[in-house]
Amino acid sequence: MDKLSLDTLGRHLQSLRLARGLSLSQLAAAAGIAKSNLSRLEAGNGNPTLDTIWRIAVQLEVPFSQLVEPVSAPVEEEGIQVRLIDRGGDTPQVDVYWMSCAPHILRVAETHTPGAQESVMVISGELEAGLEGETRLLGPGESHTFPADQPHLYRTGETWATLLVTIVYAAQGDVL
Amino acid sequence: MDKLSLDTLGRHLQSLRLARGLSLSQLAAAAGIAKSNLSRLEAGNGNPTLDTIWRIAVQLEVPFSQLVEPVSAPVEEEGIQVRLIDRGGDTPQVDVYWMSCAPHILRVAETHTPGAQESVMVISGELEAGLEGETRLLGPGESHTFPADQPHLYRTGETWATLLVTIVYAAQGDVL
DNA sequence: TTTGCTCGTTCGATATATGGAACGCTTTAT
DNA sequence: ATAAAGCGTTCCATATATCGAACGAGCAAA
Repeated sequence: MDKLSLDTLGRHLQSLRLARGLSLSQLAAAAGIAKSNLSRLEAGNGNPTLDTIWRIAVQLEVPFSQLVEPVSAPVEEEGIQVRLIDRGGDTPQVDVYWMSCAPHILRVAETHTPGAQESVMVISGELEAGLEGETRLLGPGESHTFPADQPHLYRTGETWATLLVTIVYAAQGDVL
Repeated sequence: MDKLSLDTLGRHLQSLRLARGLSLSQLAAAAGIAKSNLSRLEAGNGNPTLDTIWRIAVQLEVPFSQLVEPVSAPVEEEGIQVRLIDRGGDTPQVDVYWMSCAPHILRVAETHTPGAQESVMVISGELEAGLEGETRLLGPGESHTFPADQPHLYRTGETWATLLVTIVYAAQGDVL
């Protein structure tokens, strides 16, 4: 296995542990593993068992993929990057976009077909979005829905923001 | 570690392998592990090393959270296809999946981390989703949000359904 | 200072995950 | 029919992940 992955595992472990103010001994005890084991893992040596990873992940309260998979760094682009995820059929048509915004951008969206609704779900970072004058500040996991046929905007602050944008073209029913 | 998790790992492994038309021997050889090892893992016994899991995940071409975490498990029923769209960082972590369901499938999802919230946005088709006994019938552009740490289900009717599933792992803020 | 506590690391012993060679079974070819 | 090749499983030897104990360092209270 890639040695790099073990390194990242170690660094993730340590940073997550420190972020929670836990000592190595405390975490090891809480997880029910030997601290010698945890020590080696944080050092980047070792090749933990699923059982071990599981116990640690439970204690750190993270889905365990977070321990081993590299943090997705925002692509080095300027401005805004948009990707069409999927597009539904008719009645009503639904478009889903994945979107990544650099810090300090302001985007005033064009108006769409009358009756269209737009939903924004923030995946990571922070984003201000909504109708002009009625925007909301959204963090990860938060969402906002507004009419897409009126001028609306996206604005980022100090950080990158990744989000999903869903556009429903025929106004209908409840939307998120 | 939870024996249940090892079972699910085994079932995931086998279903993913079969879905790709690989024999156990082939996969083991391709991944560079002994087939005795893989055999034991699929049987639900054993406690694989991170190295082993990694090698298998690479060969199956799945982000390896798919092997162990419940949401993206097209296990028992075929006819469900799941793709990880994006994954946010910490505080809170947000996972976004694209999902396609065949007609007449019923999927009872396992529980995630306590406090997790799950949002379903239907892109096309129709889908019944929500907590057991509190499901809602959703059409294109409609969405539903419910706690993900309780048993919940997806059910399709006569048609295919395409949807987005967003999981927010740390309960926090409005998810309406 | 000394004592006592906790920290993270390192060491040897043990438990066990892995690899490799059998095995019996089924399928395909001769 | 027999042979040959592939399948998945089960055994044992070995590599190694884990454990528990001992260690030195840092810190606070006596």
